Amino acid sequence: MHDVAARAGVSHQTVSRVLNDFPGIRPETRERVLQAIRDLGYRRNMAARALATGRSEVIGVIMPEVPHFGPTSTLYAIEHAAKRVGFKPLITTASWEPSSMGEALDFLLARSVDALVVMAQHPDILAAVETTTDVPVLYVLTGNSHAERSVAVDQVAGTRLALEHLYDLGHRRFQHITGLSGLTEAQLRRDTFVRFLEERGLEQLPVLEGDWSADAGYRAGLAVEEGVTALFCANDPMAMGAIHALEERGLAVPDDVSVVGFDDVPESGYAHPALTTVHQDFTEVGLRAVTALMEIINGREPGELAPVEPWLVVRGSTGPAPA
Amino acid sequence: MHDVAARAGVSHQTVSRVLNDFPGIRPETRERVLQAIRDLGYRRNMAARALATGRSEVIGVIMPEVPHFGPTSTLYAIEHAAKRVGFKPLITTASWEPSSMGEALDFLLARSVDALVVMAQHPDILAAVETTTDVPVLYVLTGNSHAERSVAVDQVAGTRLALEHLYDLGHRRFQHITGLSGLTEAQLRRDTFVRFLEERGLEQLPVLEGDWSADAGYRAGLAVEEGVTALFCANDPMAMGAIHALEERGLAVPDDVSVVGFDDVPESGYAHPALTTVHQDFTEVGLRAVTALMEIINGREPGELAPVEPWLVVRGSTGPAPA
DNA sequence: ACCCCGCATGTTGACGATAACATGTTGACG
DNA sequence: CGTCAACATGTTATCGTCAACATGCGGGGT
Repeated sequence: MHDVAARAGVSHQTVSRVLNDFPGIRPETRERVLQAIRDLGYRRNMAARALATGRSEVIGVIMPEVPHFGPTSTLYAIEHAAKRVGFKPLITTASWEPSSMGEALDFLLARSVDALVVMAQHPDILAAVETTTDVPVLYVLTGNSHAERSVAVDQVAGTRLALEHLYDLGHRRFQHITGLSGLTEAQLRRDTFVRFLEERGLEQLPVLEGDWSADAGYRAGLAVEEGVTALFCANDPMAMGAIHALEERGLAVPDDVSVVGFDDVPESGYAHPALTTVHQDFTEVGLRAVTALMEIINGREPGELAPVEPWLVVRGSTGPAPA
Repeated sequence: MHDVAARAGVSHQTVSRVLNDFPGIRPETRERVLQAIRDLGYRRNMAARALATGRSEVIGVIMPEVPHFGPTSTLYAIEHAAKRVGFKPLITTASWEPSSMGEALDFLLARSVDALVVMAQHPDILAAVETTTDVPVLYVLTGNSHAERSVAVDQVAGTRLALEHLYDLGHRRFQHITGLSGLTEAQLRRDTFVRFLEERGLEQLPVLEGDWSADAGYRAGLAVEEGVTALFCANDPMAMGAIHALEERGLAVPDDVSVVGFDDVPESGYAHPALTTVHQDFTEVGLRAVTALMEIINGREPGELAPVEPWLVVRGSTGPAPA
C-alpha cells in the first residue's frame, strides 16, 4: 500500500480511502491511485484489514460430515448469495459430538468470521454454540425448530403433504424409512409420520431405520412388512434403494406399493418409476439465510424468518391403493 | 493475549510460545499459561497471526458454479484431509470467464490463503492462474492434463474401460452423450470416445451434447440413433435420464441398448436397471491434493502426482450386443 | 572466586491495514 | 481584504500476533 501511495504521490491513507470508496476524494486523485494499483498489481491484505476492523467478510459454515444433497445444495446457495454481497463461506465439518463442534467453532471464530451458519443437524449442540460467541449465528436445515434464529424448510408441512397424498389415494397401511437417527430433520419427519398415523387412527407398523443412503433404503425395503401399500422415505436415494428392493421381492411400484421420497433430487424424475417426492427449495434457504445475516451484521433486525414452504411433486411412484 | 499473560504472570511472548509449542518452556509455566487461557476462554486471533506470519492455515478452493457430484465429493475429501493438518477450505465459485476467475483469485489471495486448489474445468484459465501468484496451486479434476501440477482421475483410462467393456460384449454401434461443453473432463471423455471408434474402425455417429444433468440425458436419449446398441454417457445422472428416454421409446436396457455411466454415484446401484459405470475415487483425489500441497507449503518437493486410477463397475445396464 | 554458557523469559519493533485527529487549501461572504 | 467553512489530504496511534534480540539467573570448569 505504501508503494502504491508513493507511486501515486499521495499518502497511504488516501489509498485506503479510495479502496474503501470514501467520499471526498478528487476524481483525478482517485484515478491516479487506481492507476498505481493497476500498475503494481497491488492487492490489499485482508488479514491486516481484518485486524484493524474486526471484520473479515467471511461467513463461517459448519457442515455435517457427510455430503448429502440438502447440505451441499444449501452450501452452494449460500455461496452464491454471499458472493453478491462480497462474502465467501469458510467451510468446516463437524459431527455432533461436542468436541468436534467445539473445534469447528474455535477454528472459525479464531478467523474472526463475521457470521456463522450452522447446519445443525442435532438439537443438543444448538444451545452450546450460542453461548460461546457474540457473532451472529443462524441455524439452517433444522426443520422449523428454533424458529427465532433458523432458516429451514418446513419439515412438518412437507411430511404432511406426502402423507396426505397417499391417504387421499386410499392407502391405509403405511411404513416409514427414517433418515439418520438423531438428526433434527430425520426426527421431525419421523415424528410427523407417527403423529399422522395416530390422528387418522391407522396401525403403527415398525419404523424402519435408515441413514439417508440408497444402501440403507435398499435394506429397509427388504424389511417392509407384508400388506404395506404406502412407503414414505425420508429422502430420495433411500426411496430409490427401497423401490429396487421391493421389485426384487416381486412387489410392483406403484401397483402394489406406492413410494414417496423427499428432496426432489434432479434424478428423481428419471428414476423408474419416476419418483413422487417433496420438493425442498434449498436455493431459497441459502438466500434467506444470507439475507438475514447481512441484516444482523449491519445492525438491523432481520425480518421474520418464515419457514420455506415445500411442495409435493407427484410422479409415477404413487398410485391408488390396491383393492 | 495480554490478559492471559497478566493472569499467568508471564509476558505475552511466553504465551505466544506456549501456543506455538516452542521448546524451552518450563512445564510449570506452560501449565499456568494453559490454565489462564482456559479461565479466560481466550482464543487467538488468526487475522493478527496471519498478518505477522503471512500464513493463514486456509486453503483457497475455486469450485465450478454448479454443484455436481465430482466437485462436491472432492471438496468434502479436501475438507477432511485438510482438517487433519489444521487447515480449512475457503470456498469460492467461478465460471470459466476470465473476469469471474480473476475475482475469485483476488478474493482468495487477498485473504492470504496458503495454497490454492483450482477445480479448473476449463483449460484456458489454467495458465492465467499461475502467473498471478506465487502461492502453490494445484489443479484438480482436469483429467490427466497438466500433469505437473494436477491431481485427477485418469479420464482416458476410465473412458477406455467403459468402451472396451462394451466392445468386448460385441457392441459395434456406439453413441456418446457428452458432459458440459468446454470442460476439460467432458472434452477428454469425448475425445477418447472418438479416438476409440477410430482405432477400431467403427462408424462415427453424431455426438450428443449434454450438460451433466439428468434432463439433458433424457433429451439426448430421445435423440439416440436407430440401431445404436451401446450408449456411453459422460456421467450417471445423464445415463439415468437417457435410460428413461430409451424405455419410453420402447428400447429395452440392456437388451436393445447397453448404457454405461461415469462417476458411480451412490444411487447408481439402485437405478433400474442398475447402472454399469466407471468409479472415480474422489476421496483419494482430495487426499492426494492436500498431501501434495502440504509438501509444497513445507518446502519439500511433492512426490510424483500420479493420476488416480478409475475402475469399472459392471451392473445390469450392460449386456451382450443383440444379434 | 571468576568467567562464561545455556536456559527460561522479557522487550521492542515489525506485519498492513483503518480510525481519529491534524493540517493545508479553496472559495464565499461580510 | 480578512475570516471561516468545507473540502481534500496527511500524520500518528492502534489492532493482536510473531520474530529477533536482550536480559537475568544458576551452575560447571579452571
